Amino acid sequence: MEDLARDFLGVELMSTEQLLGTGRAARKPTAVEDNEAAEFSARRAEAILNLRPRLEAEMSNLGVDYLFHEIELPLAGVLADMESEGVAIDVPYLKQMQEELGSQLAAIESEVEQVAGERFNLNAPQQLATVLFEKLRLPVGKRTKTGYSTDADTLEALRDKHPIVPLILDHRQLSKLKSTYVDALPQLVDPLSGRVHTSFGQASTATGRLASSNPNLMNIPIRTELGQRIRRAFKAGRPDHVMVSADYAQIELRIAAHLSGDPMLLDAFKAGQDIHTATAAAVFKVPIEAVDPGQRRLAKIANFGSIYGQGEYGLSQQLGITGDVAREFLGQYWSTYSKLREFLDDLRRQAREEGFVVSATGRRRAIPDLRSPNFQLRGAAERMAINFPMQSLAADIIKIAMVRLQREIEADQIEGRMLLQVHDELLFEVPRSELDQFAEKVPRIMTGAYELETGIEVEMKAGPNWADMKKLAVVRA
DNA sequence: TACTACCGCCAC
DNA sequence: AAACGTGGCGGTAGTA
Repeated sequence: MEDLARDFLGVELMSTEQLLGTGRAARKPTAVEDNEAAEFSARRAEAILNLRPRLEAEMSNLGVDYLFHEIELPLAGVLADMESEGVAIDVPYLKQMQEELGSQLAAIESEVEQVAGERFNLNAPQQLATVLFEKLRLPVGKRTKTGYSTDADTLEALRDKHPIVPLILDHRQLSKLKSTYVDALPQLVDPLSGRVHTSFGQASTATGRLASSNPNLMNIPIRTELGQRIRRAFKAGRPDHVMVSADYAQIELRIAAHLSGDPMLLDAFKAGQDIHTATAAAVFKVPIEAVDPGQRRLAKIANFGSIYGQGEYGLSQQLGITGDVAREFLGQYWSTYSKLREFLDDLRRQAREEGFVVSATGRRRAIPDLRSPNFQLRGAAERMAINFPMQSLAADIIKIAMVRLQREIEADQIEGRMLLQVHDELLFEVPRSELDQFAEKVPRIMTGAYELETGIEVEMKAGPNWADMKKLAVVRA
């Protein structure tokens, strides 16, 4: 509102944050004086009234009417429902983890003190760098703007050089997960509902994805054992309910195949093959059955990297292979998916000419640096342009599904609720008695949200919490 | 105490 | 010199 009023009307509006304050000094909306609230609201109301015709015209000029009226506007209500519904977390369970992790951290800290010969703050990268690279004289790897880097990649390379290094890495993981999730989440439980209520940002990403904040429920750990334990705290909060999750399988890669029309990629999806195995088979020129796990891993990383604009160097770093091997592999990769390469090249070229990109639903992204003389800025801009069509269409497909799903849930007067969206996944809390209904409804609507030449695949899971879920079905359509 | 820059890292 | 896109956030350190 503040930005729009400034840009279109030349009016300065007070922000809600300015009105209420932030952090410790924040006050509740009810604490605002009547005259203050009246002026705040009246100024905003006036701005809205004057903005409307300006914005309607702007949207019409830009061709984003469909996006606005058919997707974003109805979605707003769905997101409001989800925020208000909240999700249950097991607070006593997290409190217990808090203690356990606390003593594990203390134990590591003592060990580090023994090995380093001094006590220092392991959470301070600067202090850590002094100990590692000056006191212990470990070989210096990457540097940051302000000194030695101590990031995970750097430390991983030093793992066997000194016994302190694995201790630091363990400490990092524990301390990250404890402070960000185990300590923080219980404090964010709403006393009224007994659940955590995220805020979905509907207009805070450049690609049309949602964002989640206070707390961010889109980055709950899953990868490691400890991460799984944290995720386990997100549970069905009502009697005789279960968590149901539905996620799109390789949606962005399917979109890449669809938009580029690449025959190799399309065929692999149409044949229902595991896409990464199929990629490995084609690139290494071996039969599907002969693909080994290492080859599949390489192909999987290349498949993701390609739609992010990753180059040789990035691929070699991520895989821990030499630049030569990465170059050789990418050569084979792009000759396999030559139509995809053409598509991405055209995209880059057209984006550079226009200075913006447009998605299949009309979503636009302006990328001014596409014409920058600065190699680095231009490179980053081109990668944004390359990623945009896939990421943004995927975002719109799941949004369409959410709007339709919520309509059907309301129409059928179903008890089960949509709780969260995590980019390609929807999470529901469902009465056991409605499980069959959801298992039919959700994948039907999700796969039907958009027509892709590859088809769309949705995997359904259910269980007592967000970590322990069993596969219900995989639906392709 | 509040704010910001920076480093680092969680997710998709 | 940098090298893979989209985010949010915790902790430290410096400053107001």
